[in-house]
Amino acid sequence: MSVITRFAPSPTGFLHIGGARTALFNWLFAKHHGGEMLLRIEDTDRARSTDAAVTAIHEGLHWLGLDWQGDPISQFARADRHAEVAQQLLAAGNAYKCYCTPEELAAMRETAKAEGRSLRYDGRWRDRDPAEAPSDASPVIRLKAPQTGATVVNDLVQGVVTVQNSELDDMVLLRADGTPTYMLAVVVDDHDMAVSHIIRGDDHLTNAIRQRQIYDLMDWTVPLFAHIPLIHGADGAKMSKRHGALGVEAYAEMGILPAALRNYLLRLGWSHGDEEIIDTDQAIAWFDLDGVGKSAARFDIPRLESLNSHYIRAMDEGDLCALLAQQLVKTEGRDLSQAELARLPLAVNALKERAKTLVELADKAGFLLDNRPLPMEDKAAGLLTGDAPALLSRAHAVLSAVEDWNVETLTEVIRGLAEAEELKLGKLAQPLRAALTGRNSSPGIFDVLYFLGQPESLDRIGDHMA
RNA sequence: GUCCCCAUCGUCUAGUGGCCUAGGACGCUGGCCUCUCACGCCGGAAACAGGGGUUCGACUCCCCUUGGGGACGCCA
Repeated sequence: MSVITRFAPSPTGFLHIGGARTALFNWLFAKHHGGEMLLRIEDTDRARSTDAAVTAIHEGLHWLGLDWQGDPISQFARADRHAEVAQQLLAAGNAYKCYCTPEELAAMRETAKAEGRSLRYDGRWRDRDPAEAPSDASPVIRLKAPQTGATVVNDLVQGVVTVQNSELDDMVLLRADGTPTYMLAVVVDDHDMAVSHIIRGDDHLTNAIRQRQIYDLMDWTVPLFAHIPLIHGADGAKMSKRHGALGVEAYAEMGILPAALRNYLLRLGWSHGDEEIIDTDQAIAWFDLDGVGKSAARFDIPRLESLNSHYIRAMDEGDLCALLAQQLVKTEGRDLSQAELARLPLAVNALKERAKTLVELADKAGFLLDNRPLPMEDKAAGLLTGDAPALLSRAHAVLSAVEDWNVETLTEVIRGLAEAEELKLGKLAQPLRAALTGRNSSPGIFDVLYFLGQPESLDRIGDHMA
């Protein structure tokens, strides 16, 4: 059997982190089995669906590096087909018309709640004579679900889940206005799209039971279900758009790399022994449903950042430079000069050891920009007091004499000066660092001199000489 | 409230009856390295929710309790 999975978000907002993981699992599973992932937009709720959200979902998936087969399918566009299936069910006696008003239904729930029963429809139109139908109201169509026995789903993650049919009511298939409900639409679409594996959040687990009833009554092959545990927020509650979930673009904004987010999301709820760093090719090779855990996971930013710093360090130098330049342009709000751009490749390797995110990387690269007089952090200013200015004058003198501006020479010269002054290197390096970067921490001081070049270095030192 | 699902360090997890005096990772923390900050290296604290069974033997199987989550819409 060929593997076909689908990612089916509703376009009511950005691609949030939970959806991103669901998409990733679907994508990985399909790739692993040589199958394909389809994209279906569940836009049957016309009031809440927006084109902007559809675009955001596409962009989110692209950013994450996930693709899908063919054109995205609009669920709304298939409404006629859904209605057709409902009519088929009706004709076969497996569905019926229900004329209950919303008020009636609400009252039903109230009494059910008061009596401590589950909140379901009592099936009052199930066997009622159609002749009793009010002429002025249009009915909804409900599934004539089995009332005895039990419905079972053998979930690939959660195992066998059984619910007594007496616990389930006759769900609405077609609304009074003739549009399909989600329950009907998913089943029809998944069937028509030949989806073999439905991988989704386990908030759908109980839905799967009800959906199975439709498959059975239509005599359709039931796809395999895999309900993956939800991602919870730091407080342990379900993450949703209304509750703490951020869109993937928020992580892009924080300077998270797609590769890092993929790795992080993968390890949230899935494992392969003690493996932690798993790149995408490896993930495709290893991913399967038996590695998926059953319990919910909490979202943990420090962990994501740790992975991110790994991927930043592992990244191709040129690519990282491009990202750094891009980030700097964003934070500075201006284009970079040729001189500034030229310093980036020199410094990027030293900088990336110190950054957990692209934002941090750009921040730590700030001293490479031409912005004299340098903004001075308090701690750096403290390093420029006392005899520091005098020391900087002597450093300026020896550095002016340097003819071959490279790390090796600079090391010799600066160490030589420290020795001549009978100072520990730190006593000289710290004032230099402050003058050169405006900060009390930076890459190695010989590197910093080298990155900046002779003229700029001398100018910066000059700004703080006695 | 009813139904369904879940339960190992703070967090993500390994563990599928003896290999567990429970392993790894993030975070926290002591130290080394050192021109600062990182990186790196060495070390530390930190968990099987509780109670019953089953078994020669339970983190692993069963039951109950507790805790957490989810679903109960003419939303998806």
